[in-house]
Amino acid sequence: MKIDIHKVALKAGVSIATVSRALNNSDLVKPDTKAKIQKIVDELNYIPNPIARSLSKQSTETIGVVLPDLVGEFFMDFIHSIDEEAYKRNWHVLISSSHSQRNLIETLMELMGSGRVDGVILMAPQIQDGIFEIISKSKTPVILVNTCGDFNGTNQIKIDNFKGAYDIVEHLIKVHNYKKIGMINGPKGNCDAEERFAGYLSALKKNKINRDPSLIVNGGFDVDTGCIGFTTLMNQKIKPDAIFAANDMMALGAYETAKELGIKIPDDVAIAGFDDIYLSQFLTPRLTTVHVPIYDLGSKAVKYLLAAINRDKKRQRHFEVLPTEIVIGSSCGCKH
Amino acid sequence: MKIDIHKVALKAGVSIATVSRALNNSDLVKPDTKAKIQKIVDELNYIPNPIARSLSKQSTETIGVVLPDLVGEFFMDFIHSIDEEAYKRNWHVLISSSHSQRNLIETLMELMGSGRVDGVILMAPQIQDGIFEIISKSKTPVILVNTCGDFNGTNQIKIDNFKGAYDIVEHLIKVHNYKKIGMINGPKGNCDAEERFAGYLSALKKNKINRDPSLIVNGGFDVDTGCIGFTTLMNQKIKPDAIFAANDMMALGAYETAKELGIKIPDDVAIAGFDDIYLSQFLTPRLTTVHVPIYDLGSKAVKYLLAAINRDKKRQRHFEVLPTEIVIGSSCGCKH
DNA sequence: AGGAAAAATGTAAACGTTTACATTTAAACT
DNA sequence: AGTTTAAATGTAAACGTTTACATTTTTCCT
Repeated sequence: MKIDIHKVALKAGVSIATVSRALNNSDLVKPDTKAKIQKIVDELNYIPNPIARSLSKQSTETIGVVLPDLVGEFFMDFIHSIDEEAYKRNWHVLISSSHSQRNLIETLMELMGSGRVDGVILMAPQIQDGIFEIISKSKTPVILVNTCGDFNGTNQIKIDNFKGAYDIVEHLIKVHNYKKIGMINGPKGNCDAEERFAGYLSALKKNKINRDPSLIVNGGFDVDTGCIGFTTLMNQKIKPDAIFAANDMMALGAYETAKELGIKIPDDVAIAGFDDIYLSQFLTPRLTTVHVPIYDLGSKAVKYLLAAINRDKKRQRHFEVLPTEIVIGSSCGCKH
Repeated sequence: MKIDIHKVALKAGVSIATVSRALNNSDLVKPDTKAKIQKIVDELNYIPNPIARSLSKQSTETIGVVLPDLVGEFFMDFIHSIDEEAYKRNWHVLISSSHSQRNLIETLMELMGSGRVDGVILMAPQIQDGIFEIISKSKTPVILVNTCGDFNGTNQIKIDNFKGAYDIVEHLIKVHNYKKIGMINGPKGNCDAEERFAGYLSALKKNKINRDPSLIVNGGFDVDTGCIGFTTLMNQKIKPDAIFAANDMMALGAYETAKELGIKIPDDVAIAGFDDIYLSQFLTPRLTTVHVPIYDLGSKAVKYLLAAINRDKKRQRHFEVLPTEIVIGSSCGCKH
């Protein structure tokens, strides 16, 4: 038999209001009665129905997480950190990866309009036009993670793609004296990709190296396009002496292809990546890359989102860029 | 202004019951009115409140996923497949990784007792005493993923650890003629680990190789214990000619250590793993391992769970063991 | 046309809480 | 003791749906 608050009230000889108050730790209820009620609650093994509670309180204590269609350990860490942070506060996490671009908007709207969650963490490096409008119209607080640009008024948290790319390219230039630095770019329209590319260009400029269009190829952030990009670059008349891949997956593709073609890293060509995915430390030679504080990203996203949910009116906006840090391996030519 | 079913009803000139029925596609409502209502709904951008709906229908259309404290891409694929399968049916996914063993029970109970979800997928390779009791007492359907043993009456789905381990060890024996096959075991009490170990022993026995306790060391399914295990094994008077690591992470540890110690794989010692994690295909030499159909595991778990939720009474139990398959790399001594 | 049967709609009671407001009980004054 | 005030409890109305049951409207007979 399902037990509800009425049963508890009956057995405790009080009204349901008192039971409710006791369980919500209101100081309106006398310690004695509180104890008495608690005893009955334990006895009956009563758990208040969160759905009813949500309906009544108009809040679910749940945050929604919308992820892009990509998969990878990267996201697992992200989710894990979100979950952990939420758990500390007794909140719940509803996840939904969007299974396509079209779907992202739908997913988002459904989630925000519905009252199923009190706030949303939206990871969308490839933001679409409609999205910003949806967000700014909605009552539901949202925090944008790794989105390009500065959407006035919305909470955002992202990583410093520009600086990471700049630093690693400058490392290639200053420490190793490479002059012909190729780049395998990320997908068009992807914000992380664009910022990393900008960092690359800026480092070249600052160090008075002319940008050579033939040294820049497009990729899609996956292994395959890394292979293709690498092949393209190495088949040109002017071969690069170093290649910066916009993420580790593509760097991985470069490794694979290099192995096939008998090209030695870093002797024939140096390689650098971005993300510092778990795998990269196990490559031979260890990949030089840029570390991304993914764990921080998740836990801060939760903190800021909850803050936004609680503040409600006092709209104090959060905008933060988390620092990235280069990780020196041997793929750039450094020893050990 | 928040719009609810009453507003829609008012504007459409019908009662809320009719609106509700129209939206639930009941055939009790005349096509004309259905259309009229739909128009108003679109106009007002009305989204029925799922919380209220859940309360009324006593069902949330949400499944809970409880994961162990581990992280890794392995789980990301699992979650992704669950999410995808759920999404197809317009269901939602609430995840919570338990952050400790103690916590697993709490998490589970909270989730099951609360009505926040209609069913739970519990991934628990290291099942505790209390859990089975909780599950069998509860009304909420549960499907156990990768749990040891056969808990009578509960839905279970798992992978064929035994066969996978047996096959790969037999490969080492029959194809490569190794006689001294060491094993780096998984954590004590972990079901996957135990079954893999059993597969190892069985393969030895079947092929008339005596079990040598000095060739068996314990590990914890992580890289570090893989390193330690490998070192231990290779420092004995009788060195193994092949090592079966109970998962790829530990195999990875073995690779790392081998590199440090200048031991050549597979020439000095062959290595085999289990799981076929993404990373393993990029190791040099490519790791010989056992592929686990993680994607299937997730989507079938959802299917069976939903079936259980819908059937409700007609308790027809699901118990399935998904086949595993060995993946031949070069780490066992095979060419290419 | 008149009545029965079928189809469509409406009314109101769930679902299980929280909480504003009303009421009772206890404490603290004179 | 009799007021006034504060503390504790109770009553009932939300929260936004669904759905059993009651009622109205339409369709189909003869």
